[in-house]
Amino acid sequence: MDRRALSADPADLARDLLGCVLVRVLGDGRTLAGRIVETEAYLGVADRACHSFAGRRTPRVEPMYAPGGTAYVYFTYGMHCCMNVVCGKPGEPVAVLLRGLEPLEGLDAMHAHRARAGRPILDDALCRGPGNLCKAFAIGLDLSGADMTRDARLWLARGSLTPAESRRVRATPRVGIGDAGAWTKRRLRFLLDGSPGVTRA
DNA sequence: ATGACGATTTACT
DNA sequence: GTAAATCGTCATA
Repeated sequence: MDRRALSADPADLARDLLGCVLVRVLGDGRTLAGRIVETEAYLGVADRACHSFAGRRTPRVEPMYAPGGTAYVYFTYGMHCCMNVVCGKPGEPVAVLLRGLEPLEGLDAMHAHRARAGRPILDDALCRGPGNLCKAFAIGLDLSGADMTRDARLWLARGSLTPAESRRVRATPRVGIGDAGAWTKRRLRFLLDGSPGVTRA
């Protein structure tokens, strides 16, 4: 997807990214791909749940101020990374968090990335959840700030929902944000109801 | 330098 | 349902 498409308003883009494909090319040339089925929009300086709330501009969030199509990856809970697609007008620190994918290509590598002692992981669960998605795709802090309209390691491909799927799109409040006042209730999470890649309660 | 806190996940009672 | 894991980041000093 190009700069123009990725410069849309976050709530619009969060909805429109459903059905699009996240593509990752590993260092060894292997390709991973997944279809986006769950997203959240973060609306910038006015949004209490957003990292750039009140104009906050630290080294971590700096990529949010970059042009649409920039990746913003952050580390949290001492063990997980989450990735966003920066969007909006130039300099506007808004973004869309990727929360769930349906694995399409490179399942072997995803399994290898997610592997841990104990139980096997179902294909459907490989990229379910923002932390799991990043783990499966080997997306770390090194990719924060990457320009996904140019970078050979990570980009977005256009995709669509079938008419039947479009009818299954839902909007709900965002997950995991603390008390963000009125922003807590805003329906800025978008998901394809029924998809195995969507997080459950 | 220090302390509190996560846009989470998993395991266990 | 509850709790633990685990550390980069940032505000405070």
